[in-house]
Amino acid sequence: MEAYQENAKVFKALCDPKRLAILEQLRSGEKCACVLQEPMDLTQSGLSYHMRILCDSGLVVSRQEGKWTHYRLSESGRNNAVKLLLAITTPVAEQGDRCLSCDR
Amino acid sequence: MEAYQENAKVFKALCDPKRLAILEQLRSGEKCACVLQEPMDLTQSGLSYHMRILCDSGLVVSRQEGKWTHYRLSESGRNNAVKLLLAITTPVAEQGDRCLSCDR
DNA sequence: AAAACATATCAAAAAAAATTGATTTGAGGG
DNA sequence: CCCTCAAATCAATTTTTTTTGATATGTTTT
Repeated sequence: MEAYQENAKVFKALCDPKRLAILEQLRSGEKCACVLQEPMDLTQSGLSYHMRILCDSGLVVSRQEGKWTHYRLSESGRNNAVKLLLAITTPVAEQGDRCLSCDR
Repeated sequence: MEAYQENAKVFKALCDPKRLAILEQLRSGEKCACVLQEPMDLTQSGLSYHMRILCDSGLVVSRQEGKWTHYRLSESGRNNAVKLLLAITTPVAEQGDRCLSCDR
């Protein structure tokens, strides 16, 4: 179950509406925390909490510049997520449509 | 925020370790509920709860056969999820690397 | 029609995640 | 240095999700 827990991390990052809204903002380019927070219903500490989850997932990377932190989408993070999604949801091989094990 | 909520649904399905374990079982072909439950640390009602979330997400489809319910991975569900993941995490266009808005 | 069975649903409890406000850390600027 | 500012962390609270046990629904078997 530990591997699943680890895999779940990327998707956990994606299953909160506020984090999806943050990602949408990042699609148009790198943004610093203060800019991200502005249009959103989030406190400073709330944004920081979500940014950490996004960074931990690998989907977002941060860059420090003086006292500002800038965030942007990570291409490799995206590719890994897609790979993982496919790995998890793609059948292993062509099989009969029917459940054979349950012949009771 | 409503659209994000709706999008989050697919990813919510993927962010629980037990549901990932269920998906893994389904990769090797259609299974009925009783078969899925067996190797997992889940009560009957617990499995039913998770199967509903997986089905609602579109990643899994179910087929009724007498008193048994059979579940399998959905190809279109998978494709939609990948499309959504890419849509959410891909930059809109090529832009400068730097955050221009935050020039304070 | 009654009994047995598979699964779904419900309500309550437990566990996990998100929010909030306060405090800390660390980088500049006077 | 001291002060200010951006962001991170912490502890307490609130909200959401998951689990559990009991009950309901619908199907097959006798």
